[in-house]
Amino acid sequence: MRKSNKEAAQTREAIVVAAADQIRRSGIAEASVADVMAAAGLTHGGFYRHFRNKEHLVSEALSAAGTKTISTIDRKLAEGGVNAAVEAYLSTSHRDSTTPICPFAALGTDIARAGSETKSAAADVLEKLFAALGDSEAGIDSRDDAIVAFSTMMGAMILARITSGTPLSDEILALAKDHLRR
Amino acid sequence: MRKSNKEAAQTREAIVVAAADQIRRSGIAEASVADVMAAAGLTHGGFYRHFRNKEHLVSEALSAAGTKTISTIDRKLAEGGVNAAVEAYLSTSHRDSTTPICPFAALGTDIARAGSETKSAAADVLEKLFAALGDSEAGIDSRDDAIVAFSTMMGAMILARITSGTPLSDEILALAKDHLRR
DNA sequence: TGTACATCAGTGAACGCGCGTTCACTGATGTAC
DNA sequence: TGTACATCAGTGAACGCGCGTTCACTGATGTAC
Repeated sequence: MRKSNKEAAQTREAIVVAAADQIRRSGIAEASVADVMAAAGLTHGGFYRHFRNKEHLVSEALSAAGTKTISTIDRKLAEGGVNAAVEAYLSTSHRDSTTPICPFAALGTDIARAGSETKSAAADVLEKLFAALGDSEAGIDSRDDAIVAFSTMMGAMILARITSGTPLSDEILALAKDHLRR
Repeated sequence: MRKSNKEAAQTREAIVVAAADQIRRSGIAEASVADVMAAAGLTHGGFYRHFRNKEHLVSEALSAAGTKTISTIDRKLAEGGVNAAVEAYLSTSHRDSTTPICPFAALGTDIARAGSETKSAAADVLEKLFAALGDSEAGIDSRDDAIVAFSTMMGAMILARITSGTPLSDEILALAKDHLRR
């Protein structure tokens, strides 16, 4: 039963969103094609009507998640400047959440080992993220400072997630926040 | 053909070393028990004479890799202070290497999703690493500063590995080095 | 606008493969006397 | 110290399972006239 072009486009979008959720929750290797398709309300067989292979989907899901993260950062910067963006990123709710999380804090080392398509998509997102965070109007003074600040934020969030449930975890977040506060 | 207790202990040690290499190279999920055993010169069947299950091995391999990383940091601190340790950690050779790499830069987000045994081993290593790096004699002034500095170092290394092969990668390393230099 | 046919989104069974783990077996090592 | 027996390190086949991917099939949608 063929679907209309519009419906097919919506299906494709739903698969990307489901994949962005699953990989951030479980990791790239652990998120199976069948699981993602089921989460999108489909069976796995139709997957290859939309994507060449799993990596094709992963790279699109990463771009989608990254774009959402950037727009969240943009919004926080506009609302409350650098401090608000840092507070939100290094919050315990960001640490304890499974899904609408920064894809680099969720998947950083997975991406570093992934295929070139995935790494290339991640590099594009990072360039945009650094530009957004380094926007001198509401953000950090320069792109250079933004790169270092994001390294600290992402690094601290990964360490906080590793130590989650111990006092050290909260300590890491608090120290990184203090360090980045203006 | 039973082996002597001494030989068995050496075998166990060899499995841990092989696992530490494989997981840092390929990731936790991607390093199979059979691959690790083959790398140690054994067949996979004997694995369970030494370890309860794969996670038991992973947590030991992580401790071993972490301990080695800490002793490297200690050596660099003694030789050339904080700058030498930072230079070594954020070097392109550390980024481009596959094996004797910091396990947190190689596996950070894998560990954050791993089982409690693995996370607990990682937390122990982190506490020791912060103590070593924050040693006020040769190291960073305080444990608190060491925690933030290590977040930046590890974060920058992960981002440099994601963008490896692009100009951005070298840029990230250089900026983080500048930021941390005394 | 209506018709005839080609396209293709989605289904569900099937594929080959590698995974973690188990097990019967071996024979050298460890141990109790 | 020597002997008899229990232990167990390591082997290699086998297990059930889930993976990414392929494929024949369906029928509604798209398109050429």
